[in-house]
Amino acid sequence: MDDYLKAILELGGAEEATVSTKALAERLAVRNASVTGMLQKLAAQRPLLVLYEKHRGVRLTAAGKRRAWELVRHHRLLELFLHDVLKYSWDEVHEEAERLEHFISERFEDRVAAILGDPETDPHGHLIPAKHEAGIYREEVILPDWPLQVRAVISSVFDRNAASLRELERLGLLPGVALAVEKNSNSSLVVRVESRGAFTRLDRDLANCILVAAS
Amino acid sequence: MDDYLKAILELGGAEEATVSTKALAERLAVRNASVTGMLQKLAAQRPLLVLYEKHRGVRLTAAGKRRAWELVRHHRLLELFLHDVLKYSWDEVHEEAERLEHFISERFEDRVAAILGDPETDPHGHLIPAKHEAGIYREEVILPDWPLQVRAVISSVFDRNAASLRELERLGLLPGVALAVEKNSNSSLVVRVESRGAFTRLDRDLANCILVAAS
DNA sequence: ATACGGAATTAGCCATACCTAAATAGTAAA
DNA sequence: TTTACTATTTAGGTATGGCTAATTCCGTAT
Repeated sequence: MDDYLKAILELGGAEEATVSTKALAERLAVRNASVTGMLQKLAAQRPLLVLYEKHRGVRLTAAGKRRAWELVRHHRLLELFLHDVLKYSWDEVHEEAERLEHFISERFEDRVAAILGDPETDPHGHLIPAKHEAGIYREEVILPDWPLQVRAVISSVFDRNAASLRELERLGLLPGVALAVEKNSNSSLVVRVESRGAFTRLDRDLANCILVAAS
Repeated sequence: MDDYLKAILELGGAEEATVSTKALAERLAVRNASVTGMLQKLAAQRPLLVLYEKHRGVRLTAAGKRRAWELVRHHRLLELFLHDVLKYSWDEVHEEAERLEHFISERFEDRVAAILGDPETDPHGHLIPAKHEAGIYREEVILPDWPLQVRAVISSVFDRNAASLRELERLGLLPGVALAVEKNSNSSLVVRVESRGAFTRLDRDLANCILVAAS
């Protein structure tokens, strides 16, 4: 159930849009029918966690949002902890955090946050929500949607694909790095990384993993 | 299933004695019937993890022992990690470790061990088995069975009762502490703690939590 | 040798969360 | 407006690991 709440939160995005059965099924790697079943179970929970209307999708209630953001906080704290303390590489943290986020206690959460000094972002640049609070959304867009020749700073990267993360690291495309898009074609982008001055070609899939914001 | 393997290991002790359904049910806080069901499932696993004969109890095979010791290693590493790194008090570590031991990856295990410098004992004095190896059993006896007036060193303490642990800590009865039993009655023991020189009265339940060895 | 009592097992259920296959609802195009 | 496609839901089944109640086994004490 936790997984569903988190997925609804993440798929709904900043607008908290209604999320479809199909989108949830894809994200959670289960069948549509399983999602329907689970949504019905979730909708029967008291206190109410989701608003679900048949054939119309699902949204989180305030209580559902609280729970989901708590999981996101767990996840991002764990990622940073695994990276900074246990010396995981940044492509290794997601999978372990995804598993452990469900099982750590409040005490664990608090101690990790304390050790890390109440950090603001995880290794992929995502904001770590404050305890008991909803996360905030940054203004960021995927790199292919950024205008040409305009300075941008990488705000975060997609964390669910280890191979892409390794590639990004190899290319020095980490959160905080400034760049500009020189060319944006169907199949690839050419970017200039400010600190290096060098031009780099990124295929579309990789470019889609990069979120940028104005500097 | 993991819980059952670990319980069989721990209840079997150094002699690797056959473990009864009832003993398992008590340790795992489930009903006898549930244990019988689970033992049948375990006995049907390939590779074979347990030797189970109806009405005669259960023992671990070599493969079952490997798995169980791995869990014990996870548990004890986690306890030390929670204590030393996350600053848990020693009465708080057991519960969290008991939950997390099932979910950490091999990588997590290895990194924790590395950070802690391949430690030998957990906060309660229990030996941490080496990776991929069976644990070894120390010669230790519970304090009430130790002869009067003979110097003993606390080798380990029972870790499953937080209140007792807090009491032991308050009394300075930690692993490594030397003491002698002055008086051993039905209801309590009087011990002299070497470093303090002071006498302390322990009720029987508390004394049973303390395992000692010759210095 | 037998009867008793506790330990263990069987039989039959429950809940969770997944699955496939079949039926239905909603939407967009003809 | 009807058709056709796709999303969604329903129906019915699986595995895991619990449960209670009823039965059976085993060892001890008579």
